[in-house]
Amino acid sequence: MLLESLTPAQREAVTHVDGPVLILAGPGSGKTRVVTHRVAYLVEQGVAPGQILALTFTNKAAEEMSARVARLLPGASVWMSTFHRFAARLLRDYAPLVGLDENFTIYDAQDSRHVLKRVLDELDLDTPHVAPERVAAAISRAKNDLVTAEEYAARPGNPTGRIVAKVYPAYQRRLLSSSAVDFDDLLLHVAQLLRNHPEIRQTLDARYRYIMVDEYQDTNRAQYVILRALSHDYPNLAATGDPDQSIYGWRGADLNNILEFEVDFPEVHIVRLERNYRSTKRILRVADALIVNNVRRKHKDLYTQNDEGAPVRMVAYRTHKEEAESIAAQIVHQVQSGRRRPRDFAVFYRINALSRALEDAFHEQGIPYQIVHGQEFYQRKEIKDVLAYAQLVNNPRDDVALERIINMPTRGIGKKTVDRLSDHAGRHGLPLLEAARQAGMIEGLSSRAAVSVARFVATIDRIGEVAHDAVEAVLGTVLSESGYREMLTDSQTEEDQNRLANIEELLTAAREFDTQHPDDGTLESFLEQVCLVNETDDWEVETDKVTLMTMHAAKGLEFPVVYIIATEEGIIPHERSQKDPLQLEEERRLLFVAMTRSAHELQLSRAVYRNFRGQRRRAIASSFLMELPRQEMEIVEAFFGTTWESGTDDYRRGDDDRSDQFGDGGFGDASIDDGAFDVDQTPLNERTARQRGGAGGRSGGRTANVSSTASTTSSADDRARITTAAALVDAANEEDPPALPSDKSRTTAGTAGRTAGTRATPAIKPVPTEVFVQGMAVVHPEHGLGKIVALSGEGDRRKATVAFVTAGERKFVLAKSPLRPAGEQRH
DNA sequence: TCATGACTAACTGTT
DNA sequence: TTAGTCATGA
Repeated sequence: MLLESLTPAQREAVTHVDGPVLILAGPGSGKTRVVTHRVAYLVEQGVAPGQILALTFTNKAAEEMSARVARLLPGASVWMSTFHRFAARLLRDYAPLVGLDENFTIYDAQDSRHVLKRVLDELDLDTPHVAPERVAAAISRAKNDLVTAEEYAARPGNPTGRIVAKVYPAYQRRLLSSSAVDFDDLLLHVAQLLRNHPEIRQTLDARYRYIMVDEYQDTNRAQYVILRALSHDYPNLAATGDPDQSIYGWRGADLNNILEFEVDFPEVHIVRLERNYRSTKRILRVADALIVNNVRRKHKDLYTQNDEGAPVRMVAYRTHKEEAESIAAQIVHQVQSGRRRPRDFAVFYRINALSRALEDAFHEQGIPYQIVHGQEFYQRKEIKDVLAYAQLVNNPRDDVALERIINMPTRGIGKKTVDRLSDHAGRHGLPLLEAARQAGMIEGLSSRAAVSVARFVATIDRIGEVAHDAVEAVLGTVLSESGYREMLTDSQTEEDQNRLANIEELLTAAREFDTQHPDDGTLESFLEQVCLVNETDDWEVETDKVTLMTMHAAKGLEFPVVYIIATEEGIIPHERSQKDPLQLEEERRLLFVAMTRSAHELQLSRAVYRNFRGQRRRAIASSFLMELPRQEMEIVEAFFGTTWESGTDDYRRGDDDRSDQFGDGGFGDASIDDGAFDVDQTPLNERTARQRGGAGGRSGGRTANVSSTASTTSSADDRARITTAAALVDAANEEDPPALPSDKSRTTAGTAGRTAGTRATPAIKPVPTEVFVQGMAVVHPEHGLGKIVALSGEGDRRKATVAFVTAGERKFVLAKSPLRPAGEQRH
């Protein structure tokens, strides 16, 4: 019955139990279905769930699969995770073998950049300015290719290579001495571990007898080696992939891994899934017309028995703002008409920076949305600061964490002082924290500085005392002991208030973690989780919101309606990929991936003017657009016959623009006709135009003055309709509070719903436990005035540590305590 | 020796 | 737009 719902080809893939299998799966061919069903099938056939390992590239994919497997196999615990998370877990067990402590820290890109810069500074290279980016990329690439620091040093190549050969080993030494790894190290260390310790390899190979890899075309050398090592004695490797969807070449993904699978596993069984169950015929034909332009590919026939469908829309807007507003308006319209729900829509873009205009437009029109952003939340300064305290406590050798927080909030410990500490540490081979302990003995350090440093060390030690408490309590202690909370509460700026809200959110995340891991919830595992998430963890399939994300993040997903914005030269294909034909092909694949996410409707759009680095610049249609079959498409120029009033417009900046754009008094063909668009005016976007016209004064002189000549009727009516629609969207969403971001410095859209309710409930007894928040002033009938230092637990079991002015620190079970907030809570 | 404010250069994608 | 650097004043 498990197999009933599958097609013959899918069934073939699912029921292939022993021996290697390669599943070549085109977009929309039911690949995820195959993987999840295969897991279920294996278990049904008697394979222990613990022997199955499913690896993906993104957390999102891993979660999606877990969820689906859980539906097929309630209760079974199959390990599904990203490569990196899997590697991190393994490394915890074998850390000493690769020169790390068990409690090693995982540095994110920012942290490792910091280390790299320090190394570059210290090495005193003769070349004055090497772009750290460049070096970082080279090191990362080397690691992905499994070239170690020593090996790299042995064979310097180009000029950058020469520098890298010096820097890489120093960088690596530094990481190890901090007992830290960067993302690439996770894979590198594991690959080496498996290579150098045959007995471990054997154990793990036997433990993970059935391995499944998703997106095999995106594996790099390190991942490949890990997979091979774990599939030696038990070569039950099931790889799924599609060469046409390889979009991570820049990260070392090696297409040969999939193209040569048959060479690596001669006895491989190959299954092809070429029938598409997702998209309309039209969408598929358009996408196919694009991808056939790639030279480096194996021909594949995609077909579908779905409907013909609507033509793919190709729209040229005047500005990025109109693009965003039009998309928002279209969504509102469709939701309002009852045809679709917000969750049916997705908007994809090549680079994250392009999301802003969309956010503004969605916000304005009251459309609930979620942004799937790489790491946003955990990259915020305040979050990283707070976590750095925890990291330092967890791993006292973590120099990056120490440098980050030693003067945050400011304690009068400046650069000079840190340099001296660093010197001392270097000379004696100590971690910075150890050096700081000896501050009193370091010459050249003023006594004032020494006192500050000693105070800092004491702070860390106090936090260290509670390191084994619940994570939320640890973070709470960080906030109060470090003075971080005080610093923010003292400040009146809105920015700092937002930071506080974000920190509150972090505490909520910690609380959730504590609840989920009542026994095994160590600080260390929390930090690991936090380091390896990207925000996609908060991408909830279930909620009813429009999804905004990069094309890369879109891989593996599908939506009824897809908008792809900014199909402009330099954006997609990205300017840095234009020169290299191979990279250009990857860009084409990327667009192909984006297009094939869509089931029913697809719109590609571009803007003639787009803000770029704060400046407005002209954009040319992407060359990819010219490869698309126009007979399958509806070509729209959403210019509404508007004209520009010369003199008031703002588009005139930018030196090379002047010549061609205003001669015709509007946006005639001369300035934009690049062959990709017909002049075919469709009032697709009338309402938006009017709305913009109506609100024209809003942005003051920065916006061009637009007078609409074509669409002048019933704008009031339309606006009313839009408002109503927005209200409907809100109403539809009521049970699930819409996470409408309030402004730019909001907490992230995806997580806003999680924010603790700090504003509820005036104090009537009994005081609900959620009223109490970190740092709050409280009154106790006996002990008097105090302040909440730390919180942990949930519901009735929620506990608070309170520091009283006179009575010292005490712990309470909130539900049973007579504590109440001090003074009236405003808000 | 630090903190602060002005200035400048950079900005792909993911773990 | 923003993070990071630099110069200046306390």
